[in-house]
Parts: sequence; structure tokens; C-alpha cells
Amino acid sequence: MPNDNAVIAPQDCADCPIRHRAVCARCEADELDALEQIKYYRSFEAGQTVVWAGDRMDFVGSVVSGIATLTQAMEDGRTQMVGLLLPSDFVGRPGRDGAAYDVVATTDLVMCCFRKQPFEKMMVSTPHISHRLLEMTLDELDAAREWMLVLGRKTAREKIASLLSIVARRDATLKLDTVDGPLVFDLPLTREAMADYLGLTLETVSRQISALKRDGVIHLEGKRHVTVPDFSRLMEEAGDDSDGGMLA
Amino acid sequence: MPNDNAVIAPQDCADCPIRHRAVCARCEADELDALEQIKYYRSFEAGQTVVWAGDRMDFVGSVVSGIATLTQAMEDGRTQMVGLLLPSDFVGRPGRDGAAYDVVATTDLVMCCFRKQPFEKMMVSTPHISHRLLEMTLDELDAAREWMLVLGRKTAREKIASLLSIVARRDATLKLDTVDGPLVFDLPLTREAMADYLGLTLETVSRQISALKRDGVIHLEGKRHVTVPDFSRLMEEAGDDSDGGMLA
DNA sequence: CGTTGGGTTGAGCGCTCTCAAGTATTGTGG
DNA sequence: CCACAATACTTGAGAGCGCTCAACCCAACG
Repeated sequence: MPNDNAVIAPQDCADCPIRHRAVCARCEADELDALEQIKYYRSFEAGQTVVWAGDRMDFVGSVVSGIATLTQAMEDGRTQMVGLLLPSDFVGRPGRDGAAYDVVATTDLVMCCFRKQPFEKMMVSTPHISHRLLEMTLDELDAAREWMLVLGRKTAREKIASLLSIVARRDATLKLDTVDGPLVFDLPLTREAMADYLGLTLETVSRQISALKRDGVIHLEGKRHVTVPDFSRLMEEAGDDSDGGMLA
Repeated sequence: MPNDNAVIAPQDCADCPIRHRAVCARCEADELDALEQIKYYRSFEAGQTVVWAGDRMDFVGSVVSGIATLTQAMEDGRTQMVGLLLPSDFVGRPGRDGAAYDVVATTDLVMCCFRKQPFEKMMVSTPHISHRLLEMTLDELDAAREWMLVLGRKTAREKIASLLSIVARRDATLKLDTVDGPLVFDLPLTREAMADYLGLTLETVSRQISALKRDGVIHLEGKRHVTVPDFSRLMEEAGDDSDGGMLA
């Protein structure tokens, strides 16, 4: 069990890759200094569980790099992913002791954590933090509601196309890519994780990915490396109107 | 078209039925006075649309009485309900011009509205408001994620039982009922609206309600009046563990 | 090499959808 | 008061999509 929950060396907030998108985005220099006092980094290996649902959670924090998932499970084992946490996304809920969901690192993961008590105090004294958190929470709520449409009403093929277009879009914004050319990216999730996100079985995920490949909507190299020659085609397959969501 | 979007007589916040649960819950007397300056009431009849997705929305507000729904539609007509708005729930998003979803009154509805500009100014100057809004938004996000499990992983029968237990629970807390005895309530939704909430067809909703009735999980008088003789039985049918959520 | 984890593909089944007919209730006009 | 329509709901029959179960492929790794 190497390097478990490793605490890594502190880093200057000014150099932080998520400085202008995370919960601290709106903070002034002096506010950042205060945050810097209570922050610490933790890193996790792909596959590690960050927190278990129901466990006490004495910190909150931001994803700095890597990807984590929020999942919910029924007693009989059925599992639904309820959140995909990307760099700058916030983990934990101020004002609550226990974690509501399992948080799992699906890739190697670095988090910038704050002990909960001091963070909650800072929220009261620092409107920049709580306003930014409100804004981020409203965005997450919108994303969750978008996803409810996917889960409730889309076909398996549309679900896969929806997931691919979300990952493609995120990747494009990270890389500041132009939207026109072919998009190329790696799937950050296993077939099983995709199934848990989409409310499908992994076999159905595999079949529909094969079908999209057969129909030329995507190209695959290996299992994870995806090329999307025509993004608007993918959007059609997702059942969204062709250019609705590229702005944001 | 009688009484369309009627503006009704102002009411004192002190007497407001949602005074201690809405976005104003944490406000002091002087803050309430300020809110009172910018508030106005609007009422809607069952079936009326409050706002259309994409339309400019120049107000935000709280549901005072009645029930509204948030729904999202695809071009081909498939529809997914993404929110069920009960008294004290908040409508609208500060910092955004357009409505993201259709808001429809499913029963007669009274809303306490605030013009958006003044409300946004008050949010900045009144932490009690933005903190309460953050708290409510986090609760809604949790509810949305719970619902993702229902949509993604539950069977039709479990979906119906989940909806019934949510309505029953809400009704019990409103009436401050004891939890033990049989629960009695009216369904606030048509079969079609239930179908849109659950990601089912209305026929499947009807069949599963009949099945739960046949199996003695519920009793029906007419189409809408429901009696639940044994709540824990209903929870089992919903696939939740028997007593997880009664506290909150 | 054998093992393991992730992925693909096939065959058959069943849950939910689609299409369709029928019931109950309410409101409307003659 | 009745005929009629409209709305909400129920129930049936058949079809299809996605699930289950199972075999198999492939790359990484010891």
C-alpha cells in the first residue's frame, strides 16, 4: 500500500492551476493568504476511495488534478454515479458532518483540502468564498438536472453520445481548442464507470460504443483514445440540438 | 382567460406561512423590511406556465402555496421533470437572465416574487440571504442526486414507491403527523406528470400504481387519494433501507 | 506462461414501451 | 335532463430495447 493518502508539499496559490476557477477564484491576495494557512494537499492513486458515504468528513476541498467520482449505492449493489469531479470542482458540504456519497479517485488525484471548521469560519467572514461556492453549487445543480434528462429519457445510444460530448467539450475548453476541427481525447472512465454514470450495464456501453464507431460517429485507438471527426454529428446523436451548449 | 398572472394584495412577512423556511428564513426584522419593499405576490391557476425555458426572467421568488414543476424537453417532445417545487422552495437563479427550464403550476399557486436586480443587490449586502440560499441550493443538489439514483437504477415499481414515499414524507412533515399510523394524502400530480418525473410512460405509472394497490402496499379512494397503511413496507418497495430518511 | 482486469460479442429473456380500446368523471350546449 | 365532448385514467396485446448470462479477446504483469 504505497504512498497512501500522501500529504504532499505545499504549493503557492499564485501558481495554482485552478486558481481562477475553484472556490477561491474570487479571493483577494489577503484572503488567499488566510486560506493558505489552513490548506494542505492530499494525493490519491487511481482506484483509491477518498471518503466512504456515511463516514465523518472533517475537511472540504478542491480537485487540483485528476478525476474523482461521486457514487451512490443500493444495498443490493446497484450503483449510480451522481457526480463527476474535475479539476476545480469542490468536494464536501459545509455545515454537514458526514459524507453523503462515496468519493473515489478514478485517476491519480490531487486535492487541495481545508479543515472544515476553519473553512466554515472563513466562509462567514469572507463573502468572496461563499458567493463563489453558491455560484459553483448552482452550476452543479444545473448539471445534475441536465443529467436527469439523460437518465430518464434518453436511449442507450443517446446516453453514450451525451457522455462523449460532455467529455469532449470539457477537454476542448481545458485545451482551449478550436471547436471546428476533429476533437481528440482520452476517456477518463472504464466501461463500468460509464455504465454507472449512464444507468446502463457495461455490456450495453460496450455495444453502443462499438455501434458509434461502426457508424463513423467516433474513431477509436485502443479502448480509451477517442477521435470525434464531426462534433455536431455527435450532438445530433446525443439528441441535443446541434449547437446549443458550446457557449458557457 | 380569467385572473391571469394576478397580482394579489401584499401580506405581512411576519404572518407568512413560509417565513422560517424560505430564502428569507434567516433574516432579521430590518432585513425583512427591506425585502418587503421589493416583494410582490403573483398567483397562477393550475396548469398555467410561470415561465418558459429560454425566456428572460426578471424576477426570482419563493413558492408560498401550491406546487410547481421544473421540466426540460427535447425537440421530439420527450419530457423530463427535473424539480418539484413545494412551498418555501426558491425559483430562479441570481446572476442569470434566462430561465433554464419550464416552470409550470400544477396546482393553484401563489408566489412571493422579488425583482431580480434589487434582490441581487440585497444578496451582496445581506449575508443572511445568500447563506440561506446556499444552504437551500445544497439541499436541492442532494435531492437531485437522490433522484438520479431513482432514474438510473430503479425499476418502475420502485420508482412509483419512491415518489409516493417522498410525497408522503413531505405531507407528514407539513402536517406534523406522527410517523407510525397510516399516512393519508392526495397526489398532487397527474399520472402523466408522475411519468415525466419518473422517466416512465403514463401507462406504466398507472399499471404500477394498480399493482401496489393490488398488493396492499397502498389503498386508493378515487384516483388521487392515497392511504399508506405501513410506511416501512412502502420504503422496502422503494428499495431504500427501511428507516434511513425519516429524519431531516 | 498463467493470471488478472478490462473489454467485446452473442443468444435469449423480460421489463417497459407502443398502440389501442375502454371506463369514469366533469363540463357544456341544446 | 340528456347528448356530447374532453380529460384523466385503466387495461390489454404485442414489440423492442436493454439486461442477464456466458464465452471469448487482449494487454499487462508476475
